[in-house]
Amino acid sequence: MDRLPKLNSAQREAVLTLCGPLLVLAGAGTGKTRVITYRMAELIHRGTPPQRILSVTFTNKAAREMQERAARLLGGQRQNKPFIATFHSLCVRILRQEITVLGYPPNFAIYDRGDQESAARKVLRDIRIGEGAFRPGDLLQRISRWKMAGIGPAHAADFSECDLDSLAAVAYRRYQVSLRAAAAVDFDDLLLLTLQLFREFPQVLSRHQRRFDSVQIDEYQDTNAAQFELVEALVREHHNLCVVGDDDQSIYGWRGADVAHILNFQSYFLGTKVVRLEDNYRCTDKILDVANRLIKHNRGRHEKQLRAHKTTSDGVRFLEFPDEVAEAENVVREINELVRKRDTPQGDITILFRTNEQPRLFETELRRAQLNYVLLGGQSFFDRREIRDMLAYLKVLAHPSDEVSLLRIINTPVRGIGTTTVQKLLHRAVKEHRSLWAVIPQAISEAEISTKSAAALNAFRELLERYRRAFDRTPKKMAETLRALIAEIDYHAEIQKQYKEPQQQLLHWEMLDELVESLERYLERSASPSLSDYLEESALNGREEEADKYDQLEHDAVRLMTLHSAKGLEFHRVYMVGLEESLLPHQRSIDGNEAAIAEERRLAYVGITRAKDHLTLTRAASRKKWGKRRASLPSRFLFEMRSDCASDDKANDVQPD
DNA sequence: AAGGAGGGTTTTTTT
DNA sequence: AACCCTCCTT
Repeated sequence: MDRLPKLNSAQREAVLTLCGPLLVLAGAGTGKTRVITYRMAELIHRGTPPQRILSVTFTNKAAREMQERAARLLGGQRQNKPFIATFHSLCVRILRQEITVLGYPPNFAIYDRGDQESAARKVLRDIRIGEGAFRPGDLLQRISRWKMAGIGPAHAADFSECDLDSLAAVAYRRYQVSLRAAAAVDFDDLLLLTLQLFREFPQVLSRHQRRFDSVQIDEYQDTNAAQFELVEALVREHHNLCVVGDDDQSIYGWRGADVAHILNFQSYFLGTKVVRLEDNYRCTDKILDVANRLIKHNRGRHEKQLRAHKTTSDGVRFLEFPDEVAEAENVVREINELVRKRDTPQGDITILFRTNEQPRLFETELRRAQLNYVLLGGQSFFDRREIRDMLAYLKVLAHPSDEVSLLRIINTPVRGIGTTTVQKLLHRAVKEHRSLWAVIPQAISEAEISTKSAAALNAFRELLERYRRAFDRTPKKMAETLRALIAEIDYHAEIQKQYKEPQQQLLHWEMLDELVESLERYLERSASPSLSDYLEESALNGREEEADKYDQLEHDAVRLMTLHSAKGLEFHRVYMVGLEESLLPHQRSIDGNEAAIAEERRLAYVGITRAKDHLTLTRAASRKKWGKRRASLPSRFLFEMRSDCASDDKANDVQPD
């Protein structure tokens, strides 16, 4: 019996190369996920215990999908499943087990982006860097770049190239100190601290090296230095490493991803076998033509010959509208006709865009046309003020030392604990080297604080302790407890105060309901639920709460998402909107170097190759930004993908102003 | 301590 | 246009 019925010869070769380093250069739509799942099945078939196989994916969603595929292929209920995880969830697992040697408690909190920003703000205030020199975002970006390069706070100064870098290096150290004091870890720390463990504690490393016989990495083109070092450490003893990726789809350079890792894989791992997947089963020939013509304008790539297996007479369309409103109106009008008159399922249609500011108009139009839609990514559910507030309550309950969250809620809703009181508490906390939370009782008893404030503080402390006990004692009833907490602090009134329009109030009130529902869903799927486990999950999953929503709609909804979040997905009908200079390529990249433009080009390439059957590219001749209307030029990529590419070199020199 | 007015800034992309 | 911070008044 043929165990690999659905595979072509290249895929087969990749699946059957089970020992030593393997590089699979897989173009868009060539079935790389299938290769990885079949490979796991083959490994198991040849006797590798499933739990000794590690597959790393880029997103939690991809991990879940792969788990499902693997389960299907391996015949449903297996006791030991292969370990399929993202880098971040893999690192969390390792850290929970090992982190005490680094001086953190095993139940460390994980700071999400909002928390990071608050922490960065505080550090900047403490350092009192000149006004305007740094914004929290700038600082975090620098810190993140160091962390992704595997550089710890102690060495950052050595890698500083300008005065701002040196300042950032100082801030980095303080930032790390404050995280540690809060027993918290940020997203990048998950990788960096694991790396530190592996570097400094050989016995820890070898413990984890012995766990896996075979390691596979998906989307390898988006690996950063820290991730590379982690992988290299894990497979050092056996080099049974299979990486799958496409250098033309590397779109995370700004996050430290380095295409060099996939380009130099063969020289790093000697004896690497290379397999190319060049049969594209996803896109029509017309779509693939456009994509190929565009990407040819990039230099220094693994040249590939993607072969289309689907032909059509339906060409790629290029549309132009006077402004962004007309763009949205027309695209949605067309979608409406497709859905109502030609029975196109709404779930077949996807609108892709570069920035998160773009979808608003499309949302308005879709609502007006009474079409279902799901906005994936964008302003995340978890970024909304009311959600952040309530999550901060949960975080303080789960991790009392979490200062960022405590500061957020100590006077929200207002309860008479003003800035003066908070300042006194902070001062004492610093002086006594203790956490803000721990310092409250003494501050009250030593009469440092006015009677009125002291009473408010006491009530606040009593409230939290009471709920902490409730969450601890009956974890199964966490959703009800949360509901009670929301009622007791009267967050309803807070929303009424915050938003004037009754409709807005309703909307935000519903958001809170959704939070409770998300907690309920967690309770359903978790065997031994706990508050901190829920918080960890929502930090790691982040925006994917929205994906859940999409599943609930049973796929019958138009999807809106950024080009970045479309990576790895495919859709029947794609509208790629806003193909204009300063949007795609984005202004920030135009101001940057050639490499930045090349990455934008790859981003456009990713967008185009998401489309299976129909692709429409649109642009607006003018666009409003910050309240001002400005003319916008067609994206240079439009010219590139439509040119016949007679002279590649010339095309590379084109620099429209 | 709270709330409101006014002013300045902001939007790249995300695990 | 949305958000945040700061300052001012109560």
